[in-house]
Amino acid sequence: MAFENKFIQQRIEKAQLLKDAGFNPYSNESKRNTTIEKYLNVNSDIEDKEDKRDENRHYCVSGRIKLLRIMGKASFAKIEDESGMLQVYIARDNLPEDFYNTIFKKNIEVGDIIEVSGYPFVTGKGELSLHATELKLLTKAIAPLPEKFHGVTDKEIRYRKRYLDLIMNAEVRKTFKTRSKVISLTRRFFEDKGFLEVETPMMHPIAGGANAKPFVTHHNALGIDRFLRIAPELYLKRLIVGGFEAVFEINRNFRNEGMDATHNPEFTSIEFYWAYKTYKDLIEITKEYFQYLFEHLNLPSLLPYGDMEVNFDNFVEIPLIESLTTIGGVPAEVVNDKEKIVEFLKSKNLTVKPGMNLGQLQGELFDEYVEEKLIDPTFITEYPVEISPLARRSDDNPDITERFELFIAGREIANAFSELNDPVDQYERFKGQVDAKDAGDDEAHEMDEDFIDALSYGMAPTAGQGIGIDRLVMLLTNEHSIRDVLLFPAMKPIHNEEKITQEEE
RNA sequence: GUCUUGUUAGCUCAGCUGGUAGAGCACGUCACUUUUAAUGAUGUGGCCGAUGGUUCGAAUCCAUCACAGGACACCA
Repeated sequence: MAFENKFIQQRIEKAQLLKDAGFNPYSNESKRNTTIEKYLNVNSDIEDKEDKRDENRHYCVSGRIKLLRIMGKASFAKIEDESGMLQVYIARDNLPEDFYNTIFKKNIEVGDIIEVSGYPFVTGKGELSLHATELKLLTKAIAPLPEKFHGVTDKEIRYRKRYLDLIMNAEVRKTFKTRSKVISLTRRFFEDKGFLEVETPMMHPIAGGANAKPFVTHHNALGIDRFLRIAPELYLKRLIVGGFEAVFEINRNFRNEGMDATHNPEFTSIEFYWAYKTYKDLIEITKEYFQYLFEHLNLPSLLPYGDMEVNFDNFVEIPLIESLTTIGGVPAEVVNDKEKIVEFLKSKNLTVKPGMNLGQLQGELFDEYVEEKLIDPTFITEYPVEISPLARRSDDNPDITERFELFIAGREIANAFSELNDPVDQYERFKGQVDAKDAGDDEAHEMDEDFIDALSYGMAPTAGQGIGIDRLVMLLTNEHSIRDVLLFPAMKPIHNEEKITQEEE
């Protein structure tokens, strides 16, 4: 039953008392004429005045009451709007007869949203405040706020009731503002470079463009299943075929896989595709992109992340095979020999799936021995062709691709390559994926004949890249769980025992 | 998916090897016209996550379930 909590009952009664006294507890007649931040800025000169006040100035601010100190015939309240926090001084004798005692003291409390008019002054303790001459309730909060000092720290409550988390924790609001800025800066960066923002389908007939298990939904009108997209790649490349030369999309992908500190079933990425460029150009634009972000977010190039320090003046570039020996410490005679890698991994008590090819085994070695050691931004290049089904082969060595992944603070941030535009090679690689799928790899690609068809018309030489926005934001805000950079992270529904019993009866 | 830790008042947390609940904040009442987590006095508030079991007796021990955190696996 809703509203059964005794505190809520008590506050509903207060709202009723206000109505009875002729005060609308949910008034929408707001006269606010400034924000708290502006108020504090504009009136910062008050403390230099002789009597530390200016009764000729008049402002009206609104906000939620976060703290309330009632001291007999006068009170202090801290109210907060999106821009900041302001102390308000409310004295009985400055308000209409009886309003202070019967309305304010009895029926207005922490959590309520009020509007206060008055003039600026500085208190004896030196805090610029607002001296109230008028006070009005805008919204009665019938649920009490969490404890004023500790706030709400329970992660389950914070994620399920993000609004409460946002009310109580200013640093959480800051993180999400930074997230918003990152997305907006990203958009501006690519637009300024002449990229065209596009939207491609979220529901795909074939889930392609990545190795992942898709969510399935059903389209009744057509009587067919649809897959929520796992990546926009194949559609964006169709647009390059169509003649757009630089496109990007910032949007959600969906993967039906496990959840943990770095994985949410829906996550945001930017993918961009750039005709007549190669992965080498992508390395350059990536460096430029980070520089742009750091400049506009005012971040230090020596960025702290947990107990690490990431040096963004030190971008490193190293081929994957080389990284296995120089960074991973894997013996040189092992890294290019399938049997020796299997032997090596087994000797380290690591499980090796049967039937893995050389490229996959090298990928295993990389994940096991190199990835977590890549703290400063590192472009790992020259990926084996077996684990890069959509990337162009190197002209010098058909076993490797013109690809890189960017790692920062031990985590993959971006994946990029010169795109495979040979339709026959792409067809063969899809077939290889289909064989892998038939052999039990349920994350292997499916054959996408329509995409082959598109490539058949000719896709200009193109380079494309994907950047995980959530992980990027984690890095830039020093957050260590993806849930802390998602406003509403995926949560299991709360099991309602009562409801279930009723349904069973 | 596996392992592990947790779940006690609206919130933050105590509660020892079993004897049916405590604090602070919040809330109610009273006092207080410059406070800073205001203060002082006083009071209300709980099916101890759910269901079973062991026991004379369970917040406490055991089992199952639910949800969450962390780690691992898979992946981005």
